[in-house]
Amino acid sequence: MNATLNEYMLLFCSSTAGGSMALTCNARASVVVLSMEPDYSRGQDTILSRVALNDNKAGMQGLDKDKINKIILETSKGSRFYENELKRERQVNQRIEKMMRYKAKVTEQQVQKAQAEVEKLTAELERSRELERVIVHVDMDAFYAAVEMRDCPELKRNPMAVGSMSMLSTSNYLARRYGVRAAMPGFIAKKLCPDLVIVPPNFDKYRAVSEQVREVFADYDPQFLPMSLDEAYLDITDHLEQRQHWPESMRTHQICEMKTTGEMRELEISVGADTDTLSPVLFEDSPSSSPVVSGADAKVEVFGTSPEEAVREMRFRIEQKTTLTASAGIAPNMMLAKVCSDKNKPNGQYRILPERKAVMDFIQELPVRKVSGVGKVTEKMLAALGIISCSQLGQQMSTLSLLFSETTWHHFLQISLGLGSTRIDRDSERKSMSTERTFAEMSDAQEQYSLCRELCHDLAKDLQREGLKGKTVTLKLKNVHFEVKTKAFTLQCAVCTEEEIFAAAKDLLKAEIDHVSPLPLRLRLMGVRVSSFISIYNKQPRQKSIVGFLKMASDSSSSAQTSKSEMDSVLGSSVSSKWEQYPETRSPSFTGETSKPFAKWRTESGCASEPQQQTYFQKAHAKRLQKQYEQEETSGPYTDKISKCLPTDSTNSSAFIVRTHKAAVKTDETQRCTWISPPDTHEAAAKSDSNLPTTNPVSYAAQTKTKSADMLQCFTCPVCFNQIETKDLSSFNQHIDKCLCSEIDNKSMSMDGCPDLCEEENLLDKQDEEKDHHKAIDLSSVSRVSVLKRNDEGPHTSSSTPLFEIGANSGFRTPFFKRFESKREKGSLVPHKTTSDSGSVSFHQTASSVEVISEPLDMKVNTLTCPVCNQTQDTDDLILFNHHVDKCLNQEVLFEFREAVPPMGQTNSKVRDHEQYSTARGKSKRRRLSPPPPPKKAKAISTRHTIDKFFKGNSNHKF
DNA sequence: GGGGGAAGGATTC
DNA sequence: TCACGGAATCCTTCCCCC
Repeated sequence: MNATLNEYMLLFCSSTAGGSMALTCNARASVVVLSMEPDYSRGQDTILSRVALNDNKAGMQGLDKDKINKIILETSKGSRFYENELKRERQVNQRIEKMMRYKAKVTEQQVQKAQAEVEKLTAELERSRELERVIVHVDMDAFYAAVEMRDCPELKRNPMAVGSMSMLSTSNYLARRYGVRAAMPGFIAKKLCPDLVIVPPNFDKYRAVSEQVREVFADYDPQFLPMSLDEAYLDITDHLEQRQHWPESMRTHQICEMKTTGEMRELEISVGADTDTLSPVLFEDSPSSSPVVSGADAKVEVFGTSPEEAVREMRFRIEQKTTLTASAGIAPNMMLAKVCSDKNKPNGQYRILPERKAVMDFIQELPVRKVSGVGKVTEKMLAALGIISCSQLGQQMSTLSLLFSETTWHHFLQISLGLGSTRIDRDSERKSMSTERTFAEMSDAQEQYSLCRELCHDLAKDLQREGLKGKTVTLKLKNVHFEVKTKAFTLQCAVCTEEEIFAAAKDLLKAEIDHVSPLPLRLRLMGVRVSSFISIYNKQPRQKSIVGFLKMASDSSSSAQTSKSEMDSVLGSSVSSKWEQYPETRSPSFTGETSKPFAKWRTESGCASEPQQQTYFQKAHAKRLQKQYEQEETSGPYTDKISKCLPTDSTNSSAFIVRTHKAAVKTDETQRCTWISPPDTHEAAAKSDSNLPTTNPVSYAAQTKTKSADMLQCFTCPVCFNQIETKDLSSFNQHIDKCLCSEIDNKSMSMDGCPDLCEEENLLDKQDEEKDHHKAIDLSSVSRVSVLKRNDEGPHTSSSTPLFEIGANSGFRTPFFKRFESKREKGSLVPHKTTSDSGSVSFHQTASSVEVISEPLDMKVNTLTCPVCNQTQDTDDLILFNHHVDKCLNQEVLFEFREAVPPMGQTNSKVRDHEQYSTARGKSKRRRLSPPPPPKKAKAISTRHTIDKFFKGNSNHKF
């Protein structure tokens, strides 16, 4: 055995081209590795697996890898990047060697014990195997490149890529034949393919197309999970169930005529319009993208009711709408669906039947590298053990359980059994936010500080836009040798302003500059990240719950002995009863799981009436109804007519119908009946349905407002529950202000100072485990509000009625309102932020939550008086002011939960004690007075079974 | 020993 | 001719503190 590790590497690299040869070579290689000493001196001769072509991508099979790798190597060799990759490759090799040495020492007894454990877990996993859900992963084919080719058909004839000379984002299939792929530098791609056309990216355009695609997704799963602009997971189980009962007409789609290039371009300009064109053939080798037309003159295509047919229909509609093709995978879980979507790319689909045998057959020969989360390092480590396919993974589980951490081998086991998440986690929350920049070498310290500040400025803007504050500031530096270093510092308080972030970042930078002094710090990249966000989502449900606030008001206000029925008259009886039905939705410990009951509730109650849930099919219904209405328009409220027309299963359609008649507005129950819709979904819909006012809730909301502006209206005060007649929202606001003040006085609540926000967070966390917190948050949300009484006419009319409106000239805005905004977009279809044309802030009662229409964050005010402690604050910074109000409000909650509301003018001693305790100990990690709260996001609910997830847990293995 | 911060790394698009 | 991104998440390892 004189082979060297480099020979092993060569074997490995050439073997990964695939096929049966791979198994043979790697089997040999693993033996070789066991018995040799690595010879790193020859590392330069090695074809680096890190640098070599990764052909794990559609359209890249059967390439001359040796030739391509040779060009890549020649182009890269000697560069600093290459040298760094070489270094990292050696590190991985060392890890492998260490692993192999450990493996060599494993005893038979250990293996037997491990085998028993594996078998036990396997049995458990088998018992919990779920095959009922129909999960779909949809991936647009070469998305960016396809969009560019569509817009410039000449590109279709050339190998092209989107990106720059530094880095390519994607390439078309012609370019892939030359080995040009995403994540490859443009200059290397040019070496591989001198004729390559590199098109700079246009993300605005891709986003617009992505929105069109997502509109289609939403018709099959309103809560689909977008992973990026071009891919998403959907659970179409419910859709399929409904689909079984659909008449053929609902599954029939028109095939539109091919448009000329000029017409196509015109269509592209009107984003959101149905671009009814046949797809241009973007990929010569792709299967036919057009559906089978039944009959020579037929212009329609009828789709069936099976999962395959539903997904084919979805892809067909995407193609009709965007002229781009998508590929899809259908399987019982997310892991398999993802793999399947790649199987018949481009423009194809693949389904694994929901049977154990079908799953296991599919898994047998599947290379581990195809599984999402298995990257080049994991692949290489497994290959060293002779593991290439998932079946081999299963065969060696006992060994793997000894070599890898528990979470890692557990996940390996799941992969080998074809198991994955069957529930799509739609509620993951952002953990960090960062910005970084690569540049030509920068060695001047002043320049570096200046750049650092610039990055902090950009990051602060982003954080403030999302209403986030984090405690940990991390500085990322990459030197000219591509060595990356991160330095982090955790602050006592969460920060979000440029100054605060820079204060921490510049210290970290200074430490690095000092560290290499007197030599200059030679950088090529700098980044700043903020993480450890304060638990804003813990508070979210409390703030969302206007119900909670109203209940609080009814419980505590002596001036408002409001009964449940009265409250129901404001909110709608169905709402309060459903809140009781799902108490967890009001739980203070808000985890990602918590919102699921919301969705469940909406579905069950037929109140899936947020406009974003209006599907394509429902729009079609609405169109028909609108036509009917236009023909029959006589007297009586529009809604009445429409609701009579609606089939019982069409509550979603009916939900968008709004009264238009003044007479209706004047009636006692429907003073205001305005719909608020996420704009990006429905503005587009509105464009295509411009003749149908009822399908554009946003614009229609404005119409309704204007129409009724000069009318005397009756509002219900959310504090005293009296009916207030007024033409003018500001006078109503004044009334509510008064009520709130007396409310606060009644509570004898007093603050002579607000404790540090950090401490407040800790204490709040504690409370989160205990009780309902709606009070304080909602109290903050109703100053200067105009209450828009809920239309309580049942599911056919309303579940998203605006309840409150904060005037633009408010003395303050709700401190928490930013928290209602959507979480990190992540391409999320369902934006929660809506903007009022009047520059005001409105709360909108959806089925189980309150949405906020917010003003811009930079709204200027002159003086700010805290509505809780009534003290004028010496700041015009809304963020700082919000902190203050938050603190005051939370103090109130603290007092109430301790049943120790101090008399006016006294400070709560417990809070003080706590502060002193913490202060005395400094940066104590155990300063909680109570057991720690549950995790902000329950890990267990996470359903993304990627390698990221399964690396959880403590590892005792050190290689 | 365990919790948690810090640093580095793997992985994804 | 030169030239290898940006953002996010989660894992592992090390270390300190209680």
